[in-house]
Amino acid sequence: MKNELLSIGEMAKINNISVSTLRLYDEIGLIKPCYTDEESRYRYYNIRQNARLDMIQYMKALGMELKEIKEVLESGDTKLIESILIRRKKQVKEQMAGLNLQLAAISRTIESLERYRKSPTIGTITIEYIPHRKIYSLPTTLNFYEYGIEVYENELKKLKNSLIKHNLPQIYYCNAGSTMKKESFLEGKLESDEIFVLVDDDFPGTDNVKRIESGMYVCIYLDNFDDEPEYAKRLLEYCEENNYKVAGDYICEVLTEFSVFDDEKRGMFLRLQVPVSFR
Amino acid sequence: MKNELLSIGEMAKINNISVSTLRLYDEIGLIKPCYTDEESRYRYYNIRQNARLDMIQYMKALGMELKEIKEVLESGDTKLIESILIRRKKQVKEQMAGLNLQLAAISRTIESLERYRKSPTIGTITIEYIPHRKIYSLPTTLNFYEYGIEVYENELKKLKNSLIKHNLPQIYYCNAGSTMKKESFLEGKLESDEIFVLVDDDFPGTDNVKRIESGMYVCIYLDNFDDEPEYAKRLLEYCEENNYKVAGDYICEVLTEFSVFDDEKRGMFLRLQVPVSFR
DNA sequence: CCAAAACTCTAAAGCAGGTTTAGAGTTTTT
DNA sequence: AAAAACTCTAAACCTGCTTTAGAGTTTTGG
Repeated sequence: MKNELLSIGEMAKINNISVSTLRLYDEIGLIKPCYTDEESRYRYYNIRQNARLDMIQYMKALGMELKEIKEVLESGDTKLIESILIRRKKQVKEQMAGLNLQLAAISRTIESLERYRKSPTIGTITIEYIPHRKIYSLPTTLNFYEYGIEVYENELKKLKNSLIKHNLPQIYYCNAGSTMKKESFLEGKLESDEIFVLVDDDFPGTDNVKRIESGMYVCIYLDNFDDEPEYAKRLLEYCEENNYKVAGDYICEVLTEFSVFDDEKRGMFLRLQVPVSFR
Repeated sequence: MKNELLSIGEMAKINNISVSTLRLYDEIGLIKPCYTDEESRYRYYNIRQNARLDMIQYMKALGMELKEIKEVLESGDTKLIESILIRRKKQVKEQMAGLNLQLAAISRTIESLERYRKSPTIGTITIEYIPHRKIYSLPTTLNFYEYGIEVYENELKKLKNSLIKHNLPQIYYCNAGSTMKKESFLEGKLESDEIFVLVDDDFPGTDNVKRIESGMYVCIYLDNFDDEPEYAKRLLEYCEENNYKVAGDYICEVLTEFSVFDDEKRGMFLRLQVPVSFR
């Protein structure tokens, strides 16, 4: 262990860093070799420089930017490190919160795709128990059944922008749906009432968040937005034929959406549903 | 709400995206305007294209890369989305684990800096209770007290590489320290025994992980690695003068390290300590 | 001592996922 | 018709590196 100089390769190896990274750090002035041969331009390091490199790597591991690290090393101000770290701490926490949401969304999406694969044939009518749900909703300003897809898209945009404006995670913008008043449904009129997205149970409560109660629902499955009127009619007929008493508002729920096949149409898998009561 | 075309600016606004991003997406073929004026090269979008853009933004929110999104949109294969999402899920979990470690390390560092500011003057001797600690340690192969800082740096590197080789988070590489056998200390000889880093209580247990018991320690503070021999001697003298019985191995602990002022020397704040027993 | 192998040099380009800018042309508004 | 607002392309910039090309330097082995 002599007091000898280390070539850039040796320095890189003992510090688990790449040669090019060391060259980069030299260039930006983070850590300069203690000696550079003027002729060959070869860089030579001293083993004592490890201290500084360790510090750099540690700060990097804390998530600091190279620029910040440089600043800290140049100023030698521990207050500065502290303020950067406090900021960084907040950042990391936010990032973790975001990742948690992302994870949940990924899981939901995977489930949704699985559900799609196992889904009943189009037109199937079922009677199922649906657990309670929480939705973020907005009343529709125009009846999109009357005006067509452009208006529907417009209402969707409003919903999305409302989420964004309230600083709510946009990641919920998926699994949208719409509701229609029980009365409209029973009269066979199609009048949109609200448009919504499903949110987690622990979604922060605001004015627009409400709960849809659990219960038995009569449902019909379809895969095309355009078919909704026809299938809603069938759903109503089925309820009437079987004497099911409609107990609440009608819901059109998007179970899976994959606008992947077509450039312009929403490829969907939908479940129309009405809660029913058994006397 | 006519069936009219949207300029790129309008499209951007209603989708909370920037104009340049839309141009980028056009360029890489993610979403192309439904009509481009051949003369002016102006891009025009249809509101129905929102469906695709929503899908893109949703996939992006799930953390998918643009390349992956493009692939999925082009293949129209839901299986592909699923496999990407499953991979991504694992990735996110790893990322969160990393962020958790990072957060802990940031907090430790902030504490350490705070401690530095409140630290007693150099040479102060204290008798304090120190809670139990967990360390990842390696026996030293050479007595660095004898050979000097180059050997110390070398032992440190070995410790670091051992952490890396065992695939353990490098972020612990901070707050290093060394131990010396009680016997060496009592004889006034400086013989390094082990070199270590402090780890969390829930650090995965391996061969190199051990626990240092809690207890009363006699401590002396200093700020320079070179002064250790002298201060260790003072510590020993103090114990003898006051009839404290040394009850275990000597520890040299780095409380704060900030190699920020000097290019080559480790700027440190150290606490030398020996456990003592009161008959 | 010389050739080959191993290493190092600089400069520039590439990655992701955009953003920014410059300079020119086009629509829309007044 | 002029002014304001918008849009176009092409290229540069951002971070934190990595990769490549092509040339030069040290070390190793025989």
